[in-house]
Amino acid sequence: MNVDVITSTNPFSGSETGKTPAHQTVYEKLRLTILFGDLAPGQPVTIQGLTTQLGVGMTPVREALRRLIAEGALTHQGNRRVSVPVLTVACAQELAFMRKTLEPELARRAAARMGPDILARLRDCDDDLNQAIAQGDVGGYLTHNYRFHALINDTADAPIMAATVDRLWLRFGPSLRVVCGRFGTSNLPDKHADLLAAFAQGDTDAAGRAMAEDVAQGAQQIEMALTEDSVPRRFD
Amino acid sequence: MNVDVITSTNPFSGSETGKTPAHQTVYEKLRLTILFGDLAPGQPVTIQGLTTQLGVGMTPVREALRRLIAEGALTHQGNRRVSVPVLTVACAQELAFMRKTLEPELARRAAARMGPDILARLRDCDDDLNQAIAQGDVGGYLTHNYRFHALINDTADAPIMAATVDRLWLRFGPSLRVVCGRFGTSNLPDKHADLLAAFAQGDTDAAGRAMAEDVAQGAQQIEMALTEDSVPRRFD
DNA sequence: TGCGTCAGAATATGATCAAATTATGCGAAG
DNA sequence: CTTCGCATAATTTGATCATATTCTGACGCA
Repeated sequence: MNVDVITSTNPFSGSETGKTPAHQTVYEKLRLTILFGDLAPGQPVTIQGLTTQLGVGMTPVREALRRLIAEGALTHQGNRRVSVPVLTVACAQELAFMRKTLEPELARRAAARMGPDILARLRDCDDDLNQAIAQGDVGGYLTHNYRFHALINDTADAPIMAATVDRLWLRFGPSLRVVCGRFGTSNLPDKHADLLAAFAQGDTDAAGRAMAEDVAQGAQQIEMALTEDSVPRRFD
Repeated sequence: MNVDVITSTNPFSGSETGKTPAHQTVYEKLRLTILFGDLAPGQPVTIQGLTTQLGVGMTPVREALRRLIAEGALTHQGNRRVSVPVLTVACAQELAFMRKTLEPELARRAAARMGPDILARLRDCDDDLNQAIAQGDVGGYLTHNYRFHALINDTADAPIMAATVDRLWLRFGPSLRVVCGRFGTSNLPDKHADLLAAFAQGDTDAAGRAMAEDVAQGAQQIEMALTEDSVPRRFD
């Protein structure tokens, strides 16, 4: 049994592949699949499975996997076996600490560089997010919440920090899906309104504070869900 | 003209390679080469050059490069070309901010977990470091300074943060060598004595403060050297 | 229950194709 | 006549694939 999630028949089968390399498209596809929790924690990922599912050779798949492993999105499970990492409580606390220190700074920088166009796109993201919450759409919640934060981090104009935080989200992703799937989207508070207000006023300190609170809330949710049962997921 | 730095004839040529995969050894070799500045910033790195120099096929080299690119140790220079990244002032400030927030926390955690054996090894590292400084040995300075900090970060028992900080060092590496090569090792102050004292007393807060000062000093050195002339290195 | 064999999957190599950079040669202008 | 510029060719390099080899895990048999 293998990864049957990536069922999208690639639009460039046989004919021209555009100009983006195959390993790049494989990487991006797998990255999104992991980020939005379509791959469960602990699930094994095989090279040959991906070659047949994506219709590409082994080399691009191999490179994409190596890249995702380097980013922490996948792990070398023992000897020669690759799988989606299972988030332990200790890891979640590490990720939470790093998010709490890095994302407020990114929010501050984003507030200093905020423009009306970015602000409008942020409002769109938040509207989509609230709609997804109202409808109980877990996938939509994850997608739009990520879009919201990623847009802020990109606006901060700090590529290294943004990439680092992105990797943190990549580690949270699989478990976030599990948490949301268990508790639903109804009680998922956020500080996005405060953030948008701070951005609208160009108040960097308020933006930093709001982001700190938002991250702390999210981290608390995850930790609560993780400490509830020490083993996050069982495959028997 | 290519990377002629990695001249070490591999000890396992032809016969058994032990059991570590080839891409792993290639990765480790290249990583150390970059970390200790044996590859100048801006220097191009080619796949085929590495295959001939290291005597391995393209696939292992390719995977190692992909991994190092994901870690920020190498960059995709424009179209399909890989090179050692040139550290800009903005990037250096980002790295400095991240180090200032993450490494003190790692030092605090390390202080909480410090034992006499680790402490002894830290003293050894610092002794070697001071000896290298006294002798003006730039390579030794870089090596032992890294060993000192890496041991602290490993002791903190926070793998994700430690790996993140390690990637930060990987980005500093090439430029550190340039800076030291220009100004020598004579005026390179550090707070290692304060750190060791704090570790010896198990004083977590003092350890965090000492590490913060050490990182701030190092970052200031780099920034000064980088702002002095905007172009770090010239190849003519 | 322990050991041997087998299947499957990952690692690594070489070949092949495509793209880009460099080198070269021809023409035109000063 | 010399020199500069551009276009084209050749070489170098990167990307992908198909294939051989090795290692791990499992199943079956004693």
